[in-house]
Amino acid sequence: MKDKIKARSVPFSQTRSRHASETAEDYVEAVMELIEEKGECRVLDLARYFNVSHVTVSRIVKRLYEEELLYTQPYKPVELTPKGNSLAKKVKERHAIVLDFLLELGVDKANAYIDSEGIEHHVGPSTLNAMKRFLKKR
Amino acid sequence: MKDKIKARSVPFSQTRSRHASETAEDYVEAVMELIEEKGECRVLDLARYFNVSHVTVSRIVKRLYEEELLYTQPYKPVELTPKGNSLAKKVKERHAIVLDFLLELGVDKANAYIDSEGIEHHVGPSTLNAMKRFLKKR
DNA sequence: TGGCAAATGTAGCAATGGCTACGGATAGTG
DNA sequence: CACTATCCGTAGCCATTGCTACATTTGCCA
Repeated sequence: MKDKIKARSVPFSQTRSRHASETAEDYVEAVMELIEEKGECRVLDLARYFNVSHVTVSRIVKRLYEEELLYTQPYKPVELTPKGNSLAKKVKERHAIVLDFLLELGVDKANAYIDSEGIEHHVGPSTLNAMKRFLKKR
Repeated sequence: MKDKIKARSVPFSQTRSRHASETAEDYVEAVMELIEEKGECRVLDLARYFNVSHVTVSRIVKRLYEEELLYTQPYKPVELTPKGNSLAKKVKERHAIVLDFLLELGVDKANAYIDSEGIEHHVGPSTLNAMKRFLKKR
């Protein structure tokens, strides 16, 4: 007979598409921040932001354009569509909460910044609420 | 003049290699768990565990074999090398701490399980220590 | 032992995200 | 207006992680 393998409750939901979503979140968040900081967001701004080549950015921007998260035209700045704007707001909020949470937990600034970048994508609504409750109690 | 773009403190450290490391961590952890649960770990066990095809597992196992994390022979079970064993222990410990932490924070079991899977890879030593301190205070 | 079912492996395709090299567009400046 | 520097796009390469389809190996049972 063969033992059933404890299948994951849910996770490991196709690594590739999960990563693609994370990229989308990172990009809309970056676009929003860059526009706030300097008025517009160019491909090269994103390349410097993420420390990748402009080619990589260009391809990803094209994909997110097709997903209607970003709007852009050749040689023009990158902008957020309404859909992208709403996602960006959500992501920025979540990111800020995770960062505050780590700081309040006692993590030093440098590490809190770094870890919050990675962690934010994996914080579901339930965990996010728990973090909010924790922050309120202080 | 042109504004300097606030380059990320460090993160976004080449997404591809980062993802490859996460995969390695997930796999050695899974191999250790499967061996504990049923005595041996086959390719198909991993495929069921991660909900992917056996082909995907087979290729990744080959890569991790080359990285000396796993040991295997054609049509034989997958085992951990000493290097893989030590990584697996580290990952399992970290995973357990993150899970306990989320539960203690008030996240329900189902979501704590799911989120801990994603979060664990992004918890640096500093954040891990903060979580340990939090757990001790309870 | 023969044969079949299950487990693995291999071939080959797609999507994503890295890269370099090269060429075209834009914009600022003399 | 023309030039040049910067910005951006395209071509084409690699690695990783998905997949289906097909081939091979193993192991068990009649």
